[in-house]
Amino acid sequence: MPSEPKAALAAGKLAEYEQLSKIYDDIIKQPRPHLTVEGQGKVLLVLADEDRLSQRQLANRLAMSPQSVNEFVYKLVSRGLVTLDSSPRDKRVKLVSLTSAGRETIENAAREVPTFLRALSDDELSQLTELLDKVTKAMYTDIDNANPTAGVKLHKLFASRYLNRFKKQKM
Amino acid sequence: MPSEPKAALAAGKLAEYEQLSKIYDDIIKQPRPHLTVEGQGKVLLVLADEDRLSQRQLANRLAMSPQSVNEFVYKLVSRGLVTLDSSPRDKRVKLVSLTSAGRETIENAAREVPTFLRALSDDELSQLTELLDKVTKAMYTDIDNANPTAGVKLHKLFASRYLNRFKKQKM
DNA sequence: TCTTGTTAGTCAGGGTACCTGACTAAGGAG
DNA sequence: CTCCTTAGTCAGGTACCCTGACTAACAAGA
Repeated sequence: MPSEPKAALAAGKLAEYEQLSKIYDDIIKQPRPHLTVEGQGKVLLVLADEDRLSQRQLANRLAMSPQSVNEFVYKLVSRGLVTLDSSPRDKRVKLVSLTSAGRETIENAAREVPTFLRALSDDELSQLTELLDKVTKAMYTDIDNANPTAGVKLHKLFASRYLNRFKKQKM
Repeated sequence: MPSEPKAALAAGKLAEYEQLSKIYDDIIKQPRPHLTVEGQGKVLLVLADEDRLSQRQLANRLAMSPQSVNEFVYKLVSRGLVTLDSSPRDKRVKLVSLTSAGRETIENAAREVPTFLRALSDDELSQLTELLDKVTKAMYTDIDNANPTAGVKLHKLFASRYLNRFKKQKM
């Protein structure tokens, strides 16, 4: 395997990017209401894809414990971004739905493409997308092999989110 | 700007990668002692680059509050990965040094290149590195423009870390 | 030399993202 | 009408971060 150094360099850059993206939002996007891609933000993201889900369904789609989902849902309720109403069919389940404010929040967040991507040309953007696609695919198979139950649940989450936008813009 | 959809796709893939990498380590790397790239792990990373730093210097290099650094340092002390001894020159400062166990920990962590990168060929790895380099450079300039005081401190952190490894392997 | 201002570290307390364990209320199967 | 499962929830815990307030040490000026 002569590819070690190159892989190490790529790994370093990937780590650097991850690190930077954490502080980037805090420093740069002060004006715009940015949606974090974790916790409450993840819940909103799933709901944008499919509304009126039970907390259990959310937990499954997010590969997260139901207790955590519960916590995030109630925080979102208190922020007025989602509502809870019990299902008529099953009194145990409480359906989570986006409010118009919640829907607006995700729309705004999805609309904003990080400015630092302006450094790349169209060709480079396509290249990057393709490379990351290979990387994430490899990650999914690794995850699936290690733990078949946990994987794949959030697979379509981001892809579908951004693909939806793409389709909408084309029409 | 006709590049919007392509940028959006790339942004989506980037978000997907970030999301996955969070859960990837938890699921996959159970056997190996993985070093997280945050909190205590960040501190170790800086110390690997330059040992015997004051907590203040660590805070500066990590663009983090001194209180947080203090917390992580003491956690590392209790794990036996670093030691504290007061500077002879200035009784206020306590120098943080890696123990041999600490050094071993980072060496092991740095040695391991994520397996999902095996999905890429050497050429693709170089491409990815180059593209991410452009992206991170753009992020650094954004950060610098928005807040000249905070930026650039961790700039060399990851790069130097992995470049060092690269150089060592070449010799 | 004594005061004044700065600096390094630290304590207290707070916020968010998670987690496990234990419990209740409702549903379903026999 | 039991018995088991399921959806939600409460309690409590960990890690990563932050701000505010305080002490001890240092450094500079009167």
